Amino acid sequence: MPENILVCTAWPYANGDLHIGHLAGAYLPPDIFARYHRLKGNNVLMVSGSDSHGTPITIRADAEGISPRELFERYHLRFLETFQQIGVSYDLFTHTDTENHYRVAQDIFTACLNNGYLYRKTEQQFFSETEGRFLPDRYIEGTCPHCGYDGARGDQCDNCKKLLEPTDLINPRSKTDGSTPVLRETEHFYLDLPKLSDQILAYLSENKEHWRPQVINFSLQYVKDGLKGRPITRDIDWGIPIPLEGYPEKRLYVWFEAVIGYFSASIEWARNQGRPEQWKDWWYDPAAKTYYFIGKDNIPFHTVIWPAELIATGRRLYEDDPAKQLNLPYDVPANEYLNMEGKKLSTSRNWAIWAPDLLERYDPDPIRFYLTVIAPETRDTDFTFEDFIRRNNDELVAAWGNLVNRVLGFAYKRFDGKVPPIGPAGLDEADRQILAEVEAGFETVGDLLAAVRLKAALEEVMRLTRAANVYLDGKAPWHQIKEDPAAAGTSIYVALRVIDNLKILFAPFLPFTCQKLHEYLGYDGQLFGRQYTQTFTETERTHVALCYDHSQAVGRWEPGRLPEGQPLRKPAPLFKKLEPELAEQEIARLLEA
RNA sequence: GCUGAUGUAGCUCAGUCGGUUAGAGCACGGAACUCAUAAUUCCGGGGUCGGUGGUUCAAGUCCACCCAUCAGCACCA
Repeated sequence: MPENILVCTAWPYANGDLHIGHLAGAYLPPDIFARYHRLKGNNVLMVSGSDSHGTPITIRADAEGISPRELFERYHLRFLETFQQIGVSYDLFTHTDTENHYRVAQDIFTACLNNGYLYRKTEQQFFSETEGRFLPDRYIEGTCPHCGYDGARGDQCDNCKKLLEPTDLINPRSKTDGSTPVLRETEHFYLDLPKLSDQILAYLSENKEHWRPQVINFSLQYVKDGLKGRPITRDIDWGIPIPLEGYPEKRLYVWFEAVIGYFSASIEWARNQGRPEQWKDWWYDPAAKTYYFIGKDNIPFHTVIWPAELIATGRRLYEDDPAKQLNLPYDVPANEYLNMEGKKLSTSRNWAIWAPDLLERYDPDPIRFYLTVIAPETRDTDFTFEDFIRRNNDELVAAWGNLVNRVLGFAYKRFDGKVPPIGPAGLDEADRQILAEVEAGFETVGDLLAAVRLKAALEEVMRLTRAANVYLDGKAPWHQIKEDPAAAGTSIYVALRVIDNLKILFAPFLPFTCQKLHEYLGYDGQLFGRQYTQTFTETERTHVALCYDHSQAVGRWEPGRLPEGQPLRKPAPLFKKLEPELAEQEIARLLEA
């Protein structure tokens, strides 16, 4: 029976382009995972969207003299472009500025309030009279009381690294206009995490054997250290209003509402499908599995705070059956960080490879291949252009691209452009063995993918690819064809069957070139569905979203039955070799940028 | 500073419950082959498993301490 698999990915903050760290850590892994499950015939729902709220967006919009909405929409559209180019196949990639998301976030707030998991607290906060708004800690500067450094931020001193309260600062001033802020009283809503602590601990303590050790250890420690209430409202005007009378100037704090996007986007997707209740297949079916792909900096928000919000909501919303409960995260396969040329990626220091830029110069599949090979699954890893080029040339092209090219080229030239028939002698031991070995890959590779061990899964496919090269060298059809053309035909038939199966095993990782191979082998149809953007109109606002239609996809996670005599299409190499000199050029580009 | 993770071959990384002589790919050396993008295949060299100490018949694996790197430490999300 098909499983219901919900694939959630971190909501990219829409104030800048995506870089390779985002792709390797949070966007490519879930896409590979989702594509596998779709091939497997499971019901996949993959959702996310742009995080459009928060102070950094308002600050940057102010600096550019445009509205926050204009700013985030610019980057939102660029995300859509990037995801289409590299093939991150969201069923729905929306954003948090939709009316739907507003409503769902407000309903969750209300449920938390009614269930007694919110409380109010008044405190003193710095207010900028010139800007007419409260200032977040990190937008206040002043002199550090510990070391005397003048550029200390309200949350931490960059010089002595001590953590600060903004009221600790000597001569505090606004970072944006240098004015002196004044203290003013303000009341905020807090999520009562201490009250939820036992329930969160219970959730984290059962059936977590499949979680990555760093994720579960960190989360348990986080809770055991003692949770404190967290404010979930802020005094800004950009964001989701509080659904209560008397708080017109307050908005839901981003961290509270952004994670709700997983839920609201599922609801939006169902409505877009014209089946408004279908989201319940993933959220209320206790057998459904929900996965959250994020970077390590985001762990507590997905393993502690999002479950806390769901529990505080009573684990039930838009559902009358009291027996039903909203699913808490089944797995949170958080990744570590990807460094570049030995140094941490940094937007402010412009030490990053931006996805739109990289995709201008390289094909998507080699990028997907390399970013999977070096994916930071268990530790920080390093992207270098030298390594990218070498792995492209010496692994992807040499082992897989060349295998495809030599087999297809030989078949096309020597067997009249058709899949040759099995000769009268039938299949021998070597033929049967390589076929069986590669067919077994559907289980071994599939198990690794299902366990989110994507690097190990790709490695296993590469191992099978090497085995196929060994088979081919053992048979040497270029010799056989001189003595016994029918035997050569058998070998080439077997080799074609093998690459036909490898095509599916590689497809979650390399969807674009596997589609090409599918066509060279003489098949019609698309292995995967179609990605497209669509504009949706609600009552007042419209938004553009990335969508995916799997209904016409023909790819199946099972051994193929390549018909003898099937006409092939004229083959061409799937991949290009890259000049080693490119590495120096790329580094020069980085340094001058 | 506190909490957690990571450290294994030249490079990138696997190593399950403690169990034979520590693995893979790439790179490197030699050979075979020529269908293929000089790709492929076979053979080979290469490691004090970050350090010190401990537990054990047995430690890459468990424990303690130390060193290095990374993350979190609650108003960035």
